Amino acid sequence: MIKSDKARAATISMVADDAGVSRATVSRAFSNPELLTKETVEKVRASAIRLGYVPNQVARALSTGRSGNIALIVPDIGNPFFSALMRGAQAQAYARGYATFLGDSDENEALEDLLLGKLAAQVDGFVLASPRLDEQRIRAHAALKPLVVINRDIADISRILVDTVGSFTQAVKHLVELGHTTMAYVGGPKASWSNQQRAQAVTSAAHQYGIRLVLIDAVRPSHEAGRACVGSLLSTGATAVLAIDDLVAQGIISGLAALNLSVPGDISVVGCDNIIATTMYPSLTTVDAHCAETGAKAIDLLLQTLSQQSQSQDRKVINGEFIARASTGPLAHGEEAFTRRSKAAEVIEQLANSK
Amino acid sequence: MIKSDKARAATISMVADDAGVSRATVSRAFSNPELLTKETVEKVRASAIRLGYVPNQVARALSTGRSGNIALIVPDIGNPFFSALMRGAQAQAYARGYATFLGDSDENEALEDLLLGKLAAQVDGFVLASPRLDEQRIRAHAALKPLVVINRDIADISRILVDTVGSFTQAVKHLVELGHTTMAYVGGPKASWSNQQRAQAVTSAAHQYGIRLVLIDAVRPSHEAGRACVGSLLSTGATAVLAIDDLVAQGIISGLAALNLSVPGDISVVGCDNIIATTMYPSLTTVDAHCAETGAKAIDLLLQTLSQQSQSQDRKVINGEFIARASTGPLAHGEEAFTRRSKAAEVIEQLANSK
DNA sequence: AACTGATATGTAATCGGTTTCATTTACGAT
DNA sequence: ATCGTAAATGAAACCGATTACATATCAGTT
Repeated sequence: MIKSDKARAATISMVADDAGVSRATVSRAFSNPELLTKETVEKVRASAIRLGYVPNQVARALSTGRSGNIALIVPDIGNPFFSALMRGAQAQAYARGYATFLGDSDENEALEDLLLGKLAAQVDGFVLASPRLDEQRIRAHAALKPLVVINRDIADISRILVDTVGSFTQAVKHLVELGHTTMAYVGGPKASWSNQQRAQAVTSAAHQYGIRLVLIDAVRPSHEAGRACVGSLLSTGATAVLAIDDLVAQGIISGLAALNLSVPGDISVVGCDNIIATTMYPSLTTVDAHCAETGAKAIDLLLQTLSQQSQSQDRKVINGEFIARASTGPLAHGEEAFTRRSKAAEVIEQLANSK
Repeated sequence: MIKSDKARAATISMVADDAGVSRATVSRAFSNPELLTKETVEKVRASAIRLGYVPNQVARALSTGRSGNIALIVPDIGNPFFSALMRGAQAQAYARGYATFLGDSDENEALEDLLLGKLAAQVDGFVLASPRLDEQRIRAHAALKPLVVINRDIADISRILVDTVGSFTQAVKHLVELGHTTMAYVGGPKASWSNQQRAQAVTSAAHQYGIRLVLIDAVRPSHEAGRACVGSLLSTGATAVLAIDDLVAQGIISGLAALNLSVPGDISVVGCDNIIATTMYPSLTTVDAHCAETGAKAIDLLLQTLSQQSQSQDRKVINGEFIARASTGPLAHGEEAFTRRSKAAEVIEQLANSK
């Protein structure tokens, strides 16, 4: 057995010797203190502190079959929606005594599958955020380890869903009331449940209000993707756009700014998640997805599943919340605005022709 | 010992019995097959497959002291600098066969210490990003487990530093050339090495160019903190401000916008990290800190330390890169600008008095 | 035929905890 | 005084691997 030249960490035996008790007593002082007298617990704790003893999770895991770890798998750490979610989840897991493995699937289905497999042995359960993986594979993993899915509605699997149907419907209504009659929805990954849900909500709301709607795809939900789709967006003639998330919305706004178009004067923009919305200028009309809360709730749900022997499956819904801010408004009229728009249209056309 | 209702996994003993060999032989068939005859390995492998045996990582870790895991500890997952760094680190760790624990210390020194202690047994090493912990404690942890520090210059500890001295000096020069003679530096956490380094760079550059400099503290590097310090910032009379990072810079810009002040017309702003800089309007003059690369390099350094028995300590420096964009420029003159500024000054004064 | 060294495998200790079961002690009831 | 019972603690088995050491086998030397 090769041991490094590092000083060895204090073990339960060292504490037992120091405190003059058996290893069993030390163990109980930490995991079942109510079995011991206050004095003994105190004595053991004091020795532990003196020696810098921390119970070894690996040994504990081997002995109990519980690792005290959970894994959190997200499609993109860099996306602030997921950072916020991770933050909420990690904090909650820590508060409940669990450590968190982090997996970034990079929006990649196969990588997601691999991560799930690799980590399975070391964790008590998984939280799988906005999985791109197909249902069958998710079911297979869920059969081996408790697993909670975020933003994917799979029967028989514990899941937590941020419902944005109502909020997106409300957003469309808001835009209609501002006088918009042609809108666009800029979507994200096909496999994203949230995307499907939002696209559908917008579509049926558009139908309901009798307005024209165009669907556009941004593939990956990012600032760049949002920026990149401004051309096709403008060519639709839409005066208002709903984006799958705040990042895409921000990209769209910056793409518009580059064409010297103003928000909301020339075009209104709605985002989703409320994660960078207040830091933007103009502040973004969006849907609050309660990201951190969602992360924390997912952990709660997972730990609840863990503590019960029976594997109940649960379906929790968190409702999004529409928040109107400064990025939506009535179309600006007047000569100045008109000039601005025709200039932008010209540029777009040139770009389209040069391809 | 409570076992879940999930199927129990096959163990080494079951395989040994099935194959008619000892447990040691089974172990060797997986970790040192060259010690056995081809026939034995074949026989054991066949039994393993028949029983669905996979070596238990936890037991292996306890026995060998190697877990195949590393931990990444950051002060704030929500800060995009750290998300970017995590993304780089996690990807690199995965590529080298390691799984990653994530710890968020929430800018809290004690929590950082706890996380380090709690995870120590489960990981082969740590990457500690921008630690707020005091040197002595960091040394104590490093004595137990290989540890690489990011952005903290501690002798005898492997570290990777993003050097921004040159870039901040260059930034000051850039501002001087634009005609600014009074500047402010808005700093972050006291314990942050990057903050100290940047403050010092700016201070000495200011000296060198003979301009007036005021230091302001934002405590936590966040959009809100940046926004909150706009009042004290303006009362200094500075016409250019360098922020500890992009978030604070963004907060400052949005605080200025709220006072109807324009960037760079009324005040120039420089950030650091280049993480949200291109998504902002105006695009932010900043220092590229090569975040993802820094994360990946930290992992490389850690794994290199792990593979060598001798614990060499290394000090790697990544140079920041000054990038001038649209948030810096000469002071706008003319009546309009003058009115704007005096109005803002009035508001500030009112706020100060009402306190 | 005895010896040597290499090769293949088994035995058992070990990693650092948890937990079952046994033992000791104290105390109130009979 | 004796018994029963509960509370506090210890002894030792156990979790599932790895590995130092011991042993057995076999080919090649002398």
